Amino acid sequence: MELHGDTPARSIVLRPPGRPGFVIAPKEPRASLPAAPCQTCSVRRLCLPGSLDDRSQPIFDSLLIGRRRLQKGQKLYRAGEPFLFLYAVRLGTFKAGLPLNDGDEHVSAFHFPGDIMGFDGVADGRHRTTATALEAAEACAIPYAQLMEACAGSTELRKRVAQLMGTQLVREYRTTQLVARHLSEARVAGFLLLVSGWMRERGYSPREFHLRMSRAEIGSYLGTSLETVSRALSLFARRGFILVHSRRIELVDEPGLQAFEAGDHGLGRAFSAAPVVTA
Amino acid sequence: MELHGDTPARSIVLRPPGRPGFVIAPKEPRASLPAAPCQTCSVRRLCLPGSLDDRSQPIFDSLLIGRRRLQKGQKLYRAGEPFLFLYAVRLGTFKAGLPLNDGDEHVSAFHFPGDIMGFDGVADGRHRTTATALEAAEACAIPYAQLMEACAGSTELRKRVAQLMGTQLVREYRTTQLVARHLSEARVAGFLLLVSGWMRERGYSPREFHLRMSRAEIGSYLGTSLETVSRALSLFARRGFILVHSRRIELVDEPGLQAFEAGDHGLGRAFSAAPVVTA
DNA sequence: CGGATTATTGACTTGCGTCAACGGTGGTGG
DNA sequence: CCACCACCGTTGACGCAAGTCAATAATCCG
Repeated sequence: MELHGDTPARSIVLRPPGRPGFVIAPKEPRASLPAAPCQTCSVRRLCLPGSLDDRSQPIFDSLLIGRRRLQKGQKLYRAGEPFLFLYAVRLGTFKAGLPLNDGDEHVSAFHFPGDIMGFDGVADGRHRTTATALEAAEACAIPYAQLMEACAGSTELRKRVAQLMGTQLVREYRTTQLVARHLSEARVAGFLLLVSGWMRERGYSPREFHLRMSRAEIGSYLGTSLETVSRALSLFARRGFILVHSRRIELVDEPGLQAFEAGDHGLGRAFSAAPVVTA
Repeated sequence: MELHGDTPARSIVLRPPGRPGFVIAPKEPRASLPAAPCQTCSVRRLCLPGSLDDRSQPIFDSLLIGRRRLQKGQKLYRAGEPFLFLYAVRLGTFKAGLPLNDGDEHVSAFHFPGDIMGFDGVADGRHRTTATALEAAEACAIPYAQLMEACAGSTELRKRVAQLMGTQLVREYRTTQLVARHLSEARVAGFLLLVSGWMRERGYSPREFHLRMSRAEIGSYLGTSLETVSRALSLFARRGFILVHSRRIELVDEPGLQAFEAGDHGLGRAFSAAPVVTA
């Protein structure tokens, strides 16, 4: 499950092994930022600034203390570390993993540009998940304490922060609902539709996209084995609902997938055009 | 799945069918409250007031606009309704259900005294879940807009609200992790331990408790059938890990359950005292 | 181009969902 | 207060879905 760890540490690490160039937690600042860093950001709409007005935006700008650039496999923070920063994903994809007793991790969420990561630390001041980059990525660090301070002065900002946490919570509800589905095909179909929606929200094609995560990570997220994920994808492809080229996915018949998600096996639906053999 | 609905409505209801005595959403006030209603509340610690100081508590007190008393099966709010209030559970148990396409619902959370319900509406101003009382219950209504206003003036309050949302989020992560476990016995064992923890937090006995929810509701929550839940409970009882009398549960061998949660089938563990026959 | 990682597919086995019947519990009304 | 009834929980039988093990194939690295 641990793929490209930048350190061999597996279990909960309260303080990451000291590697001077790569200190992770307490003092975050790295590359300094332009005066109004969000202005030119392509995912501004989705990110924390969202619809902040001209009064609130500068308040927020002053909080951004740096960006972090990560290679595939590097970690933004680890479960157990003190929670000091929220991170706005600027580029790339992340997974959030909840540690399991046996040293493995359960992938509990994926994060895309515009997402805010780190809310899992708000509860008690320690991160509960480990955030790992699935590809080259970039994230903006937002010091949480200062953000909360700034919330005193801006109704807009206050609303926005609450809204983002609420969104995370609802997303998680939906995830659980997906994982709770009985048939694994329904889970995989739902996952594809979920990813498609995330792509749409970000202005990418919802029909054709590149999965940044491995089958094993999808399986962990969905509560199935990686083989089952693979089989489900093959099945959908055979039925003509999708095209699969390794991690590149094209949705050909979205309603067909929706039928699968509903547990209909894609059979007997008016909109499922494929020949359909139960085999 | 719908057990004791107070109205026959099943799918998303934007405005509950008009029943003068039972209007649910927009104007909530009911029984008027004493001047400092939280002061004598037995679950104050866990609830929103938590550790609010003498300056912030009155601010919060002034927000509480009423309590609602519910019978078993009645609903606090429904998915799709406008989100105007958070609710603090004062008494009783609730389930939060996410509607499924087919009219059924997926139980996404259980709520106990001290819990704040309704955060699912923060994202976009509409409730995403339906909150149903599992027994006679009582909840305090907190107008969300006013709460957010009040947050401008109190750092304490701001922190507390964020903390509570964060706690909900982490809880949901844990739920998903539980549901994602492969073996259903691990899920049921984990559920019992979860409930035990909730009981402990509230000062009830963590060893002996009464499940307020049906096997079907547990099954929905865990993503298994009600029969499987029942079978798992019977198995644990046969192994001597628990005593089951319908909904009354006694944990006899907690480590044994933990082994099950870890997927060890309770076998070969030093602390599992039972005879253990694989049958 | 070569080695390592990741994905696919098959065969086997088991977990568990479904259907069905029975038994217990709790609530209601006579 | 007891009897009835509806609901809920338990248990068994059966068949399918999917987890596991294993071998091959494709892809991504350097």
